[in-house]
Amino acid sequence: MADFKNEYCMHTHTCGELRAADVDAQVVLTGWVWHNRDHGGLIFVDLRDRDGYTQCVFDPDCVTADEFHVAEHLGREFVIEVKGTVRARGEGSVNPNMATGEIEVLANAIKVLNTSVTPPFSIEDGIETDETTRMKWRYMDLRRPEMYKSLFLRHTVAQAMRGALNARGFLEVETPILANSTPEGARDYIVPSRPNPGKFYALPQSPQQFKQMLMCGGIERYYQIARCFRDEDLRADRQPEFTQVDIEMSFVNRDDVLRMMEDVMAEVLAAVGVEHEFPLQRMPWKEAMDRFGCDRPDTRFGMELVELTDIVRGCGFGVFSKAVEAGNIVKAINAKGAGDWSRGDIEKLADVAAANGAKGMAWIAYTTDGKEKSPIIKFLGEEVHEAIKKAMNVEPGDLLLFAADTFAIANAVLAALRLHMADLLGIDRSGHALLWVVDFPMFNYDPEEKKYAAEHHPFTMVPEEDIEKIETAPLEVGSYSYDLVMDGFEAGGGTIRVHNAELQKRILRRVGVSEEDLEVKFGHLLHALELGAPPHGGIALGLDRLCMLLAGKDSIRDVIAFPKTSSAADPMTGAPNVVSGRQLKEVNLRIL
RNA sequence: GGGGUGUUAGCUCAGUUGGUUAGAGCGCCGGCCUGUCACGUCGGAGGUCGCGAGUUCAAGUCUCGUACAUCCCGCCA
Repeated sequence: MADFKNEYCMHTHTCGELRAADVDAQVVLTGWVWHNRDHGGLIFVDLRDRDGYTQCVFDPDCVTADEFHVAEHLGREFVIEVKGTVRARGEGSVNPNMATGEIEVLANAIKVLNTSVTPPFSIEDGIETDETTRMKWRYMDLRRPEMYKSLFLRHTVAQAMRGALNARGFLEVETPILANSTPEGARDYIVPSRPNPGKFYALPQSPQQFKQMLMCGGIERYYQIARCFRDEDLRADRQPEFTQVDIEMSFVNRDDVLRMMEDVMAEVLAAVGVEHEFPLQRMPWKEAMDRFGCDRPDTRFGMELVELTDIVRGCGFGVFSKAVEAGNIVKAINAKGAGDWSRGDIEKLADVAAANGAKGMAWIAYTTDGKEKSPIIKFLGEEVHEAIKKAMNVEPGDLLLFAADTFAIANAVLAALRLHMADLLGIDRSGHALLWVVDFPMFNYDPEEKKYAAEHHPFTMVPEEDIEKIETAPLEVGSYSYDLVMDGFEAGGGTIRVHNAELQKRILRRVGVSEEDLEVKFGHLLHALELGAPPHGGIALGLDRLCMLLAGKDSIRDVIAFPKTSSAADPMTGAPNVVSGRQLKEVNLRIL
C-alpha cells in the first residue's frame, strides 16, 4: 500500500490503498485498464497502477449515456481517470484475493487519458513470454507487478546500502566513466576521443584505481553505486554493464573490512525482511575447494566432495591409479537418492562432466534393494571398493560420481555435478546462506601462457611472511583477499591493497608487467604509493546479483530495468547501431 | 571461439511415417448479457511455419548453411 501522500498528481488515492474504512469517500483514481468485464447493463473495470488494482463499477444510472458507452469500449491498457464513490461490496461479492477486495468504486465520471493498441503480451505475473519480446516492449514488461516489485526491492537495497554506509562515515563520490584501458583483466569497452585522434578512453571495469586514488587523496571512507563495463560474453548473471556497490576504507585491516561489511549487510537484509546469522562464517579458499570444488560454494546443502586420492593410489582401475601417478587427484560425491537410476540416466551425467572438462565419468550405483551397478567395480578390487564405500558413507540408494583429473578440473567437474544433482533430486535450496571465502592464493599459474596471474588482482596485499616467496615460490604466497558468497554466487569481493610502492612493483613484475609498463600503465599508482598512501582496503558488491538472489530470480536481467540480450543488444532501442560517416570522421575512424 | 535447446497466429504452444484447406487456448473484432473478478455466451478475423539453399512428384516435417534468443564451457584480474 502506498506509504506516501497522494500529492502532485491527478488522483486522490492509488489503486491499491482503498479499504472498508474509506467507504463513502469521493475519490479519483488513475491507472491502466487491466480487465474489463462487460455485463451489458453493468460494467466492471479492474483499474491497475503500480500499487495494486481496484474494481470500478459503471452503472448506467450513475454516469451519462456517453460515459457508459466509453466504458463499454475500453480496451486493455487504456489509461483512464475514474471519479466515484467508494462503497462496500455486497455480501458474497467480496474478493478475498485482492487487497482492495472489500470495496469497489462506483464511477460517476470517466475520462480516457490515452488509448492503447492491443498489447503484445498479457500484463500479468508469471508469464512465459520469450525474453526478446519482453525486452522489445520492456516498458510493457515493467508494468507487470513482479517487475515493479523487483525494481522496488532493488531500490530498497540501494537505499539501505547508502543509509548504512552514510551512518558509518562513508562519502559517496563519483568517479569517471571516461577512463583508461585496464591493463590485463577483461576486454574493455572503448570510446574514441575526438580531440585526440587515434586515442581512446575505456569505460571502467570497476572504479578500482580511482578508489585507491581517493584513499591516497585522504577521503578515508568512500562508496559509490557504480556502473561497470566489461566487453565479455554474457551469462544469466553477467551483463556488459552492471552495478557494483564499491567501497574503500583507509587505516583498516582485513578484519575491519569484514566486520564493517557484515554490519552493513545486516541492515540491508533487515530492510528487505531477510533474516541471517551474523557474524558470517569465514571459510578458507582451500577448504571451499576441498569440500565444494569451487570458491563460491552453495552451503545450503551437503553432498560435499570427498578426496579419494590416497585410497585409489595404485589400485587396479587404471584411470584412477594413473591419475594419481601423474600428480592429479581423485574425488567423488555421493548423490543420495539416485542409486536406482537407470544406466542411461546416469550416463547422461557424463555430459555435465564433459562440459566442465572431464574426459569421462566413473560411477557406482547402490540400489535400494542392495545391488551394485558400475562399470568400474571389477577393476577396483574388493579392498579399495570397501575403503571407498567407507569414505563416502555409502548406503543403499546412493550414487557415487567420480572425477580423476587435475585439481582444477576434478573440482570443477564435481562442483558442477553437485549442483546438477541437487536440481535433479529436488534438494531444498530455499532461504539464503552467506559466508566469506578468505585466504585466496595470491597467484595462479597458467600453463598455456606459461605465466603467473593474480587470483584476485595485483593490488592485493600479501602477508608479511609470504613476501619473500613472491619470486621464489609464488604459488605459496597467500593474500588478504575475501569474497562474499551468497547461495553459490560471488556476491562481492575485495582485498586489502598494497600501499608500499616497492612491494607493488615486485607483485606487478611477478605477473609479467614490463619495466616500461610499470611507469606507463602503473606510474600514477606507484607514485601515489610513494607519496604517503595510507593502508587501505575495500570491497565491491555485485548489486545486480544480490538483488537477483533476494528477489528469487534466475537472472540479473529481471532486476535490471533495461538489460541487454546475449549479443549485448537492446531490442527496444536497437542499440548498438551504425553511426553516420560524419560521426566516424569526427573521431578519425574508418570501418574495415 | 565451442556445445545444448529453441524459433509455427498478437502471446503460449500442438502439429504423427514427408501427403488434402497448418490447429488449440488466451488475446483481438462484432452480437447478447445488471454482480463479475481468468465473467459467461454466440459468431468472426488473424499464418512469408525465423531466413536462404538443397533433396523430393510433394517439405512446418528431411539435409546443409545462416540469423536471433536462451543455458553452459572458454572468457569474465
